[in-house]
Amino acid sequence: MQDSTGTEMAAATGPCASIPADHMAFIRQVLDRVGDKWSMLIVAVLQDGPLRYTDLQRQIPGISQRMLTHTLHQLQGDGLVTRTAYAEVPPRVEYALTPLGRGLHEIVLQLIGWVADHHDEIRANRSGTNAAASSPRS
Amino acid sequence: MQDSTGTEMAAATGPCASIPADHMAFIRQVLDRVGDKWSMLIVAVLQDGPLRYTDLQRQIPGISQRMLTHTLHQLQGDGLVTRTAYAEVPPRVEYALTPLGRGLHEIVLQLIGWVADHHDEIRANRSGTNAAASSPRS
DNA sequence: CGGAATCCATTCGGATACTG
DNA sequence: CAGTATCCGAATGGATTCCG
Repeated sequence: MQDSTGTEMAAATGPCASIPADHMAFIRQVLDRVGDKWSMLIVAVLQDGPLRYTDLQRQIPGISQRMLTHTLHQLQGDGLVTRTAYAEVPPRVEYALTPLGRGLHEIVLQLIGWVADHHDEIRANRSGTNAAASSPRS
Repeated sequence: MQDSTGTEMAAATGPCASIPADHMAFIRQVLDRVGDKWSMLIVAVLQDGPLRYTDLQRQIPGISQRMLTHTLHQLQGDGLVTRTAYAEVPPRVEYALTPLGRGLHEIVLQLIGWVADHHDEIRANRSGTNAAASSPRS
């Protein structure tokens, strides 16, 4: 998918066409929801099917109940995951991706793929002091 | 190791591959960088070529100088954008995507595409009280 | 087991003012 | 123009405790 082969980016046909300011606002809203510390991780972990609350905790090391519950509620409110409670004892609750959530999941998958593909490259950049700035002229 | 009390994981015959915990940590790190309020937006806006500081401010309504500078520094540190200063008067500084940053940009593009494609669907979910939980039985 | 509630530290992020 | 610096409120997010 990523054909970063060659810079075929045209030289800005217009001064500032870029993104329709109409979408910009909504992109920000979605990013605000999904771009937090845990949402994408939960979506990613949910890929193989429904998971119970405690399973989610196990699969995502470092998350607290507060954040797990909170993020789950948000995702549920956005229609990305469903919550199904079984009136048993002991109680069992399962979370699963909605079709909409599965759509987002694909994006997340690609992000993960990209990270896995370039993680050493990024790490290299962080370590080495990048003295870039290619020959600026006055 | 606190194992699940009694509940045997027999059902996990294979589907629970999920994510290699090896990658999980790094995914979180990248998500922490890139998944903030502005990074992706900057990467998105930079798609058509280099932009100057004030142009970025104009293209991204609502961002403050503090956050623009801060995020730019982060992206630069991660090797996703380059900063080129021209010793002119008045001073001119241009920011552009690196090849690595362009790779991320493709992911962002897909996210934006997905948002544009489903934004009314998401909005509908937020408005309507989703009384989900499809008839759970014990 | 699956949460809700409270407490608290850290961070995010905007407004403003000042500099080269 | 392109930042830097400081102040401060708001939000994030972890630890702990308690409840159905």
